[in-house]
Amino acid sequence: MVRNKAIVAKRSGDNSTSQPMSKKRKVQQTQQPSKTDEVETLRSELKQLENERRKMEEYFAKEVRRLKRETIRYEKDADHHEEQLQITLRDVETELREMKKENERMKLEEKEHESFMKLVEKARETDIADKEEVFQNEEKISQIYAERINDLKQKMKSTDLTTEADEIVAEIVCERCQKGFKNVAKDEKSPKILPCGHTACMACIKELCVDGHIRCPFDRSPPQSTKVDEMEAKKPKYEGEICPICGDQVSGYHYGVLTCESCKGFFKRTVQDRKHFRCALQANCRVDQSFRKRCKSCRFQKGLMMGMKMEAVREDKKRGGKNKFNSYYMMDRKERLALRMESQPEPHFMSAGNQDSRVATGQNAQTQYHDPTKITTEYDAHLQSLSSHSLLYPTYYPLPEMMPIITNTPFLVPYSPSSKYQNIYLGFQISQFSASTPSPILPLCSTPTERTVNQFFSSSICKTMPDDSVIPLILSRIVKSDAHAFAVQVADENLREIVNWAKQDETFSKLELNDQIKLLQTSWLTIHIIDITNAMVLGTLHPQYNIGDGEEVSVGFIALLGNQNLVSSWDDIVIRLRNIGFNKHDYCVFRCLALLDEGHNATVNAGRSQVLHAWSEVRSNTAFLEIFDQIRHLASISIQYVWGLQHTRPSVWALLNPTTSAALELVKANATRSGKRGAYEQMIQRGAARTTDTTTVEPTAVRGQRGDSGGTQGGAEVYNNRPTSAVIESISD
DNA sequence: CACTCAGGGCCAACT
DNA sequence: AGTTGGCCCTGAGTG
Repeated sequence: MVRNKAIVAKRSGDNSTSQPMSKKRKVQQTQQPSKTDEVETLRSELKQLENERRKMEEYFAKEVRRLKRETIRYEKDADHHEEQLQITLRDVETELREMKKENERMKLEEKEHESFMKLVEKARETDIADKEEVFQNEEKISQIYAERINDLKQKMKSTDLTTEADEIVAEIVCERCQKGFKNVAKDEKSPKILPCGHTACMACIKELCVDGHIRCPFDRSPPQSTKVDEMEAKKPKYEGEICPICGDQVSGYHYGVLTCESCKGFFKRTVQDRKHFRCALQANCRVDQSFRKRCKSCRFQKGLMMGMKMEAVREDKKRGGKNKFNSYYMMDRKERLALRMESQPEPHFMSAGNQDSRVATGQNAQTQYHDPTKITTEYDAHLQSLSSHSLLYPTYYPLPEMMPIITNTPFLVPYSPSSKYQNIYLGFQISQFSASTPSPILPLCSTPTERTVNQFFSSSICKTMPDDSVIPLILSRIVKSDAHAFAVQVADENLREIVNWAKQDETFSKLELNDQIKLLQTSWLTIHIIDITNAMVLGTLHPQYNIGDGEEVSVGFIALLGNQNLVSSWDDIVIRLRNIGFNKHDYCVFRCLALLDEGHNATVNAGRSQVLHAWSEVRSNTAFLEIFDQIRHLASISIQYVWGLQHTRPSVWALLNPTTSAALELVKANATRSGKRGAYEQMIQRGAARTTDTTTVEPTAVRGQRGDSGGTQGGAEVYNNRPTSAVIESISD
């Protein structure tokens, strides 16, 4: 519109310049210039539009170029990402392949392990026959060494120690050249212990030396770092002694034990700083020179177990001063010298296996003093078992039951209420041991006192322990017609042995018949289970026994009088005992503790304390006492189980010959004793339609007064009235 | 009173 | 930064 007006205005301006022309022409003239203008206008408009188009073209060209560039870049990125993805994919594929391989390898290993275990089982079974012979040989060797050690001890007591030691040295021969150390210059033939534990004379060591290093000729261990020159130059006091905790070189007595500097420092810091470690695994970590830093808890526990005493770390942190165990150190040195002199000359008695393990672990240093082949006395056997199983279970704590005894034992530190260790203990041990053990306890010295140990373990009750072959014999000779009947017959047979054995015990024999019967009622099945457990630990029993018709029963079933529900628990107990080194002394203690059941009377308790006293000096592992309690518990439940059979499975009960079985007589007496009824029995009695006589069986003395005939009438009623004393009477007669 | 030796401290090396 | 372990110092006990 504006443009049109302008055109019109222009046209009207043009008209003013052409006034003299005619009207028509004037009209034509006024129309012609407006068209030209219009064309001009259109042209200029066209130009403008063309400009705009050019601009737009340039813009679009620019955009196209930009987009092309971006496309290229995106394509590049996409390529890169794809490459990355492919790499990742390849990695994942490789990992997957490796995992598959690992899986296959593990499967293979599992198969190998299974077949190995089968082989072991087979070997164990076939080995049983040879064991007796081996045991006899070992017994003979033990006797020879017992005599030799006793002779030497006698000599040591009666003569000058150094002269005697020289004489003993004179008997020793070099393991390599087999020449004695007698009548030769000391420098030339003086005996040396190599770091691996073997002994050779200095002359041989010089010959073995290559580039200043020694290669052991016996186990061919790699050249030792110890240089010959150094060996000659340095003559450390504890040369050849190995730290019982980590196997490193001993530097002296530290906190009660000959240990290395490292273990000394570790123990000191741990106690001083009141540190509380917890094992991340199962408290059975390997502790040796290379692994000692791995688990502080196990290292500390092993130190305690080896006899390091927390109370030897000074509260006042003052330097110097001799510690309070000096008398013990002196005695220990004496014993070490004697045992070392004794153990050095005849290394060929040691099996290659033993040597290897000793060298390989480097931690069972105690075998240096308590060589398995040189067990001479029961005391030595204790030390031996202590050192061997301790490698598996370093968690040793004093038994709460033993505390009153421990505190009165020589070399054990009495508990003092003001002791600085009270707190440490509360943190360290009681928390790990039992929340229900309130009394703070002091660590005990694990070194046994020979006198106490010998006193108990050479007593009549230990001397009359059943032979290892008793249980296998009983199991093999009984006719096996029914599983439950078989178990009860085994119990009957073993009960005779148990009673005969119990009567040998000084404490037991002092008791009145009434008390003897009570004790037997309580303890016989525990003892029976202990016997079978011991046989199983020894490996003298077949795991399964055939009961006609191809039916098989496990040993656990037999031990628990047919109580199948508890067999797996019993199996666990066998495995645990085997792992922690259950030996014949523990077996003896288990039997005695079972027989002298707590809470009967003062005499029994005193006898029990005596047993615990001796045991506490060699065993402070609570695992043993825990297992003992578990066995007692199994016995208690099994008694209730058998007694319940008459209601739950009368047909089975009838097969057990309840009228003639002495074992069942005791089962009844135990199961029906007032105040000792188990929940199972109560349940049975509530539910049973049939009522039974649950009168407590009376001893002979009482029966005699009342004039009962007892045990002659036959049938269930007769059974119920049969006096338990008959068990003792009949067996003792 | 000199000597011994076990417990403590120090600090470089190690983890 | 915390721990370890080898070396040295200290001082009670001993002959």
